[in-house]
Amino acid sequence: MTTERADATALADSIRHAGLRVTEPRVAVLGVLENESHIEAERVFRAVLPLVPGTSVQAVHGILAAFTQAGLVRRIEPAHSPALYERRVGDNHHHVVCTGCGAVEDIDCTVGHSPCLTPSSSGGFQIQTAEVTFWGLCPACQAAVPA
Amino acid sequence: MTTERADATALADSIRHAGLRVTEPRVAVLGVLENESHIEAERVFRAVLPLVPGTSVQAVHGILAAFTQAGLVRRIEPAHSPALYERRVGDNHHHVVCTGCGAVEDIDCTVGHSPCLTPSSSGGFQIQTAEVTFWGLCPACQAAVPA
DNA sequence: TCGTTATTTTGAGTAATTCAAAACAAGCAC
DNA sequence: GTGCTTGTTTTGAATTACTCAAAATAACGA
Repeated sequence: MTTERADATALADSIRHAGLRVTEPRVAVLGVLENESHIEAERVFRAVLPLVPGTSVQAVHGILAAFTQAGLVRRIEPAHSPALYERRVGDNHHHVVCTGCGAVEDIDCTVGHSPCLTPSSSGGFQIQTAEVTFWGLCPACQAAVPA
Repeated sequence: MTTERADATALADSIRHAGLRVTEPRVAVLGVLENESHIEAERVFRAVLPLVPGTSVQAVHGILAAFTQAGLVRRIEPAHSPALYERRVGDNHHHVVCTGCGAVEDIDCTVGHSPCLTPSSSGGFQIQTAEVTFWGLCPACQAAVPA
């Protein structure tokens, strides 16, 4: 089966097309991001290390920063949590964060057009984007803390 | 003029009514927060230090944490910035952050009811609150980077 | 005024990241 | 294929923004 090979090639292509050089750690990082919807740098590092021994945490931070800048991944920073990286990019989706366990899920916010993204008064700001974070309890935490 | 005195008394009352003991550093911190709409702990510390010599940064953090928990102030954590504290509390307002200089302004979000706060699919989460952060250019930065 | 308990100081430690210099390697030119 | 240039990564250190804990101190009800 050439599946793994093909995957690596596809990842490499994504990286190349973003205008970045293809390196082992970069392919590994992007691979990890494909498998985890929202993941922090530290966990990316721990997942990459066995795949590409010798990789440093700093490199992972650098790679994630490069990917973010190149638009390959998106970085979100929910309060009380280190930055999370996600592969889903290019659409304007939002997030729910569990106040119990910190779990994060994507939210396709607001049916139809986005009324919420037009503040009633922008205070003279020229608004570029809006970011919505919902806070609540995930199913598991709802079960754990009943009523 | 008893203005300053009266102010201090009012601040002390707010603190007491929140169920907290009134201390010099606490009154000073709350006073600083009354004058700055969005301010970070470090700047609170620098503003308080001359008013109450000997105050420690840790104390300021502790005070802000106590105030936040008591509902006297609200803590926000915009990406790429340390936590900011604001006195305006009890209403569900949102924020614009300048992508140029980091300036923050309040936004009274969404005219009428809040359609934006109802995600189309909540992924099973029991949603408690929604937080909207707008990103854009403040008037000053618009002028500095024309077109 | 006293005593209890909250608060602050003092001193140290941590998490998440950033910076910088040197070693290394991708990928284009030849 | 080989070499070169320039982008990446390693290595080692530093920084920012807090948090933790023990001892000293001070608020405020009794």
